[in-house]
Amino acid sequence: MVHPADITYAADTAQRLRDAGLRVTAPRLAVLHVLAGHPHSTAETLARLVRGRIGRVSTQAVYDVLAACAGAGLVRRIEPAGSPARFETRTGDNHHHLVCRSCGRTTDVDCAIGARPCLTPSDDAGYQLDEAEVVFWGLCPSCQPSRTPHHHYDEETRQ
Amino acid sequence: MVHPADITYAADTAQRLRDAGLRVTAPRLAVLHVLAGHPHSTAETLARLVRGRIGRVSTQAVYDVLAACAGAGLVRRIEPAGSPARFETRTGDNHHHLVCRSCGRTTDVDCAIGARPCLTPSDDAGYQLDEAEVVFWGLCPSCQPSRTPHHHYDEETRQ
DNA sequence: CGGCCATACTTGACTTGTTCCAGAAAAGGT
DNA sequence: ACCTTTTCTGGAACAAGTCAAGTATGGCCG
Repeated sequence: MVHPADITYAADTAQRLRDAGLRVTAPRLAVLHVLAGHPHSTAETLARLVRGRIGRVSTQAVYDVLAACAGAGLVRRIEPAGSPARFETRTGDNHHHLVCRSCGRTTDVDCAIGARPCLTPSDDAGYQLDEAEVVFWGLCPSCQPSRTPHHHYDEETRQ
Repeated sequence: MVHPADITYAADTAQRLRDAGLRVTAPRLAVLHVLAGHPHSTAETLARLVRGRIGRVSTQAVYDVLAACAGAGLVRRIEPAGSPARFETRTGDNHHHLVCRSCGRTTDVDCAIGARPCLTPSDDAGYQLDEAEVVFWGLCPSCQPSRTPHHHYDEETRQ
């Protein structure tokens, strides 16, 4: 059941881990792999998916992997209010998120103004800023009352 | 120890509670009062401050009060990543926050562009949006390495 | 190729922040 | 004053995440 593309992907991922100064281990490869296919997943969901791939992995290991990769800039951690932390592999492009108040579905959206312009509030109050996090709250197509759903929504990946 | 201004404030607060269709109770008045003086406080901090004012109040009551007032639009709940929920009485003006990565200090900042313009992402993906939440992450003046602190920072109120 | 050591993973207990529940108390309309 | 509805109390429960101690593993070095 190993697709050739998976091998390429794995080699690529391994290299990115090494470049980041991290050891290449089965849990790390697996977490990064499933995360690429299921962005905005929670640690718990990732743990379950990873176990489906490589068998027994402790929840703690998943947290450790995510923390290590987040520290190295390989994954980004987002924490929308009212939801456990979610993770994604898309980093460094300062993109933002649409979050559904009703079902929690999370969708990427490119930065409205372009390249890191959001980094300029009206008054920085002396803060040394490094990131602007933007979350647009609302109702996703499937959760709007008087509208028929247009997109399929996967409860698992919340996409 | 009751200052005349407090009575005025209390009467005003009571009226705002009634206008919102909520009953006027001592815990509610007290929570709203201390919250006005300590924005960005956590539920736990508020509970302690409220007890200092009116004596024994259960933690649960504080959560209930905050939930009721948040539902009525009297308080706003913010939940920065890595921190317990924080509350503020400034609502309805779509302002944003500067949050210090090091100490968690939170500072209000007016919406950069004006009146609710942030509500327009580059692509809304079919979402029906009602709020844009913006958090600027960085280091507050006191936490910047090669700088002397300019503002006093109260760990309690995080202001 | 084989051993060594820093790093990563496992296990299990523990914290923290928050919610649920059932019953007692109190607010406010009639 | 009374009654209904809402709120408050206290305690238990819960989910997400952290901590700590011991075991296993990756990758370098001889």
